[in-house]
Amino acid sequence: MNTPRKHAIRPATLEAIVEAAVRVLNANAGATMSEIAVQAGVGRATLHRHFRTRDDLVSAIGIRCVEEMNAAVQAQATAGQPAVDRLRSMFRAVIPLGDRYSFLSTDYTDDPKVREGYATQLHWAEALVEDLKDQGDVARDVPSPWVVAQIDQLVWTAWNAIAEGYLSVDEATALAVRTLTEGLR
Amino acid sequence: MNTPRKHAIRPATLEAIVEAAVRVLNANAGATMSEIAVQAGVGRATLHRHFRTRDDLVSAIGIRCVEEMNAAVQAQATAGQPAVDRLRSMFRAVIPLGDRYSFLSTDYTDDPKVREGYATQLHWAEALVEDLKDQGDVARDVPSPWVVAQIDQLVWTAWNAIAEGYLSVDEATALAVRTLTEGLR
DNA sequence: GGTAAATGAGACATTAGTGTCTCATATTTG
DNA sequence: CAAATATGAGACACTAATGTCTCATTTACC
Repeated sequence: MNTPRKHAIRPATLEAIVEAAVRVLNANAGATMSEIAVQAGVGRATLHRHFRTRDDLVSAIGIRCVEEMNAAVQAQATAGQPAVDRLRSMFRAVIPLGDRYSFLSTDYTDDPKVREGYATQLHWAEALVEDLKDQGDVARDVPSPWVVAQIDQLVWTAWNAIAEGYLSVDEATALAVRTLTEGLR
Repeated sequence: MNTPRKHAIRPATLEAIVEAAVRVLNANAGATMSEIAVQAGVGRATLHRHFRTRDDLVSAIGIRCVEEMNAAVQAQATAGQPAVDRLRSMFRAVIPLGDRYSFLSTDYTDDPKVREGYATQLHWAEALVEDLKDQGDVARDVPSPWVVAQIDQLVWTAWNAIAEGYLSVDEATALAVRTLTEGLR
């Protein structure tokens, strides 16, 4: 069946909804369907037509953000490079996305795909940390979960610095790498 | 007038409500009055008797947490000490409170007292950073807001590490100081 | 230009949470 | 023990948000 089935969604509409949802939900985790509809410039009914419940919408956004981030990380993951360079590339790619995925930490979504995406990122980060330790960029006696957490936090701090306007993406990236390895002394 | 006025609150009841609210709101910023009442082991009506609206309750908790934290910081602020030692003392005092004030960042409260408390902390942190720079513990070319943000994040990361059980308070404190100054190399 | 489908607007029922009130019960205080 | 009063339980009205539905209008596609 070559099905143009009921309630197909127009690409432009979908785009508007998703982008508005990302924006609005990051600003306010408890945002209402009406707010999102208004921001997207579509009717509230249209939201419900394509995302039956609010949870469906939140999940969809969560999946989107996680995949987006994984894609950004993958795109930078050049195999041959030294670990520090990969760390830098990763920061560079992910930091600008800070405002898009910050809501993932608050507006928690139980969707298995989101969990899976998280797991992927975690594995990737753990592998990177292992390499950093191998290269002597991170001391062996520092617990890896600490390093991973620190990397996560640095992304957020860096994005914040950019949003507040006192650092450029490049400066923030450099400072993040420096903070992690050399510290601020 | 020696007024035992209407709706005085029993200390035990107040304590139960406040503690439950801190706990519940930190776990879920959108928690309902019923949930809080249940966790506190009091009737929902009692909540409303002492905190007319939900906002009143959230504000009260916010104020409480900020004051608690400022008190913890003040108690450790020995004037003569070197900056690094003050940083360490501060970490030691504040890290264990991590699970009590984390909700302040999400469940934003507009109360002037909370803002004031924030401002106090910020000033204190800025002064500390200035001293750290004077002592050469932090390089002059690092923007102070970055250092302050880093300190904030480290408190949270440290508390998390403790909550997940892979570090003790002392270990986390030491690691936080080390991460900030020397980095993880 | 004509047809089919997606959208917008709004009505509607339902639900969940808030905030008020009352009264019986438990607790404190003298 | 007795009086005062804080609490618990539940009823109540009110509000805001969700999710469903219908129908007129717009948009896309042939």
